[in-house]
Amino acid sequence: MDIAEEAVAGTAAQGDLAEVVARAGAMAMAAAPSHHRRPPSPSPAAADHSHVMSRAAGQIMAIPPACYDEEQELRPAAACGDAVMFDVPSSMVVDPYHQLSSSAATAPPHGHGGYWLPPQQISQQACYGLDVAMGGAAAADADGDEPMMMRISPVTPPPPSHHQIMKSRKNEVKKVVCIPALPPASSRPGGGEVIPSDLWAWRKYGQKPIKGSPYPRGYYRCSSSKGCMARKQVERSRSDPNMLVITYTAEHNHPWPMQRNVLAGYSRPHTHMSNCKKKNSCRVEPTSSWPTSSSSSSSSKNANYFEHNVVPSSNIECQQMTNMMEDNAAGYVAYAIDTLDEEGVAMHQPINRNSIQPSDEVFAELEELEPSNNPVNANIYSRGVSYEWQKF
DNA sequence: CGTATTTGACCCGCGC
DNA sequence: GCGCGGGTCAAATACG
Repeated sequence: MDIAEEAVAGTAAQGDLAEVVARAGAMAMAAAPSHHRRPPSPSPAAADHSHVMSRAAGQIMAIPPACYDEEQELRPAAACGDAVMFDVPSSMVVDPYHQLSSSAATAPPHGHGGYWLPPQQISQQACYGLDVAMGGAAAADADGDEPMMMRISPVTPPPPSHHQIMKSRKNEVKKVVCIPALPPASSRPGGGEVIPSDLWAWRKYGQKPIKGSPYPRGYYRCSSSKGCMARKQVERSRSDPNMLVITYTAEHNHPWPMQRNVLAGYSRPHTHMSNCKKKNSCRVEPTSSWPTSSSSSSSSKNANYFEHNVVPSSNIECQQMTNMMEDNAAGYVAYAIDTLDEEGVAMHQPINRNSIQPSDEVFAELEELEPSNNPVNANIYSRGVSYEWQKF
């Protein structure tokens, strides 16, 4: 049985795990301070930067172990399995390829709700998008006295028409997630980009080579709902190909899909042979595929691949991540929180732990996610990984 | 037949 | 005004 088949074979069991994780994440969200949740009514689409910075509600975020500044030894860089998420006004150029000067210190706006993340806790090698975004924030809101923090803000809803979307794009707030990618797919049959499922159903509608990057950028839209304007862009970090930079734009206007096949993300299998049957599928195409990929369409398969934790042992970091995810649903913590936050918004109702009736199993998962209920400086633990939240 | 992916073409914003 | 680059569209194609 090859890897792909192995991944498919494990779908049912792992799918259940993912669901448990998702629910655990939802409760983690619910148990988090209300500042973590988006307001019931999303703000208008044309949110300029100052608007973003003044919004009261923050967005949840987790610090990936691998994104810690190792020099500060906040924690040993043991895994790369979690994500960093934040919102970025698109007026700030989200450029994962150019590292922003980390000296651009900023401070959170005083008197505003939300949570800030000390930037030094985020890898400046793997999460360039974050850096750039923070740089934009710094330029707009720096006082130079306090450590730079990242503001997590709600994503604004999209305007109704495409033309308006194009017009207001520069004012949209984007949410950027840095997640670890699996190693290049060259060693896997039908190799391709590894885009982990985030519980939403995404449909790829475009791919473009990006200037200055050897990796193309994939464009995805939500396929769960016709009217949903949620978008995401997926690309590899040039400096750290092990990291995927996913930029979310606009919000889902519907609850997140709970069907198993949707939870698994793209499920359409693509084998190398099937790709070869397609037009141009076997040609060398350096600009339209990841450097080691035969087809970006394999992202669907690799979403399953990711979920089922089939990782070459040669990549220690991702192997550790995989082990974490395999052993414990908490390994998904940042990822689940991300998507569940989306769900919370889509539902337009606050997620309250008291209002959810999870199984004991899920609560058990949650206990690992959330040993502390400190609302001001909450830590989320995942197998010894501490995710620190700072309120501003 | 319905849905997903691929990919060239097109549109738009922005900088010069 | 023009060119460049990013984002999206839509036809062709693949697959279940």
